[in-house]
Amino acid sequence: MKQHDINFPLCDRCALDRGAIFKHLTAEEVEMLNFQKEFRRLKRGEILYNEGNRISGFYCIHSGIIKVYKTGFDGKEQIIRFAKAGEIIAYRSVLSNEVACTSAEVIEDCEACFIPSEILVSFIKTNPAFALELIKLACHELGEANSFITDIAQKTVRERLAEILLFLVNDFGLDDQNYLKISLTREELANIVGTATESVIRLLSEFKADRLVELNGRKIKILDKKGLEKISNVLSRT
Amino acid sequence: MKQHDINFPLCDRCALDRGAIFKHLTAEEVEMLNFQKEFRRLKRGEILYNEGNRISGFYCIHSGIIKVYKTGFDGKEQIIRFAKAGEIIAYRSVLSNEVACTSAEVIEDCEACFIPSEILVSFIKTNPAFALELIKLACHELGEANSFITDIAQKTVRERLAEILLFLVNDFGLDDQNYLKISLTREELANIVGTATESVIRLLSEFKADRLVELNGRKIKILDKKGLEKISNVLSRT
DNA sequence: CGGTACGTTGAGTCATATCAACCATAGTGG
DNA sequence: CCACTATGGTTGATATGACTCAACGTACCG
Repeated sequence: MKQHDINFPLCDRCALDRGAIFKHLTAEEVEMLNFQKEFRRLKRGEILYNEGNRISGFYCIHSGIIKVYKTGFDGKEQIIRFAKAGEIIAYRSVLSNEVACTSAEVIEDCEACFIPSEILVSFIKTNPAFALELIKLACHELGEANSFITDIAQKTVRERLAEILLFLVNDFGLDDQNYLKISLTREELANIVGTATESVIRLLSEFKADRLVELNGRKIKILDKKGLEKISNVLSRT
Repeated sequence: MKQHDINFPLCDRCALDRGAIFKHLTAEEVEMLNFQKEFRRLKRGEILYNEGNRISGFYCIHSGIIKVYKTGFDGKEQIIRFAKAGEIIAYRSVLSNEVACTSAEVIEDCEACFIPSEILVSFIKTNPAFALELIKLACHELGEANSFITDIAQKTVRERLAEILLFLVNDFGLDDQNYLKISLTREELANIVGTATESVIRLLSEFKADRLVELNGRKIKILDKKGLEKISNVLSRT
């Protein structure tokens, strides 16, 4: 319906550029995707869906960043993952046929395509290569979740913070001045690491004192990746 | 090759009895499974596979219990999940085409069938309903992992222990005297909860003092499920 | 009967959470 | 234009949950 909008992204370009899960779709299927999807622009702070929602489709991110999180008992959020260009969110609920177990919020202005669930399911049924790709995706994420569980259960907050910084470097990269490209509030950092905001602040200052990072408001400059790696592992047991 | 063994379980019975992921296979496919699988009996303590292994197939559990765990830096194990009759393990690595991110050890004598990866992949390619079922499985587990992450990150050890006890009740059930059917060492309990063995011991005694459980060596009798539920949630913040 | 694995308890320590106060910034509305 | 408010960041003081270390008990096993 929205496919005659101002320059909205075409799925075939997306699929080719990004090597995403859609890479195994036939030209015909991509065309179908193009036709049925709905393109959306979303601003920081907008909610894509909320925990408990029954979801009628999933999102493929074209640009921007989404945070996917769960809300714990006392309302504290736990960030589960981020999604950026080329990634899809909400597919879990769609495929497991359960209500959403997370919420998703835009943290960097975002362009995304909403794709109705039926398409996903129909592709799985007609295109085994695509199905396999989806399974791989889910299984890969499952592996990452397992690692995360082990880390949170066993590592100290200090170790985890260092690890998360490295993860963010890896996932979002650094600009030409070695600043982390993704910008998060201290609270958000705390909600990934699974700790209190104050603890993140204190540890970041320590990292700064140790010349591992430099801090300019929300921007974090990575000075010593090796040092952070050392902290994030066992080796840190000073 | 082993299909002429002493009464090894036939897949068609398994699939029907348990309503497991194989329920959508055709009779022909089940026959193929029967023919290609390898039946194994395993004793407590035996290892099915180790973290880092490249795996050539997965296991379908016919009886007994397996613990699936990751080993953290200092060698401490983190139990990720259990697998019991009707469940499959190691499918994650097979499907994501990555090395095993966990190890698996028998904790209750076990009968299991080893099924070569190619079969799994070929079924996915030829049987979309099966593929969908697998995706559902992975996505469901992913949802559980997300909850677990949030719990470990936000709840106290006390809350988590209560929660795990309830989880075990739910997953393995109670005998006629309200004893948990699964029997774990204190260390194993600690390795699920993500804490030290001593902490589990202390908290269990507290639970006992509070008349929530009764302890007879490794056997745990559940006296007050409601009470445990209360502790495991927010509400516990006395 | 010594050995090994598991369970228990106590004491001391430390990392991290909590609580509280304060500052900086930016947006809002009158 | 300025007071007002909200949001995020920072720091300090204090409390405490949970870990570590160590000793000891118990039970089963060869």
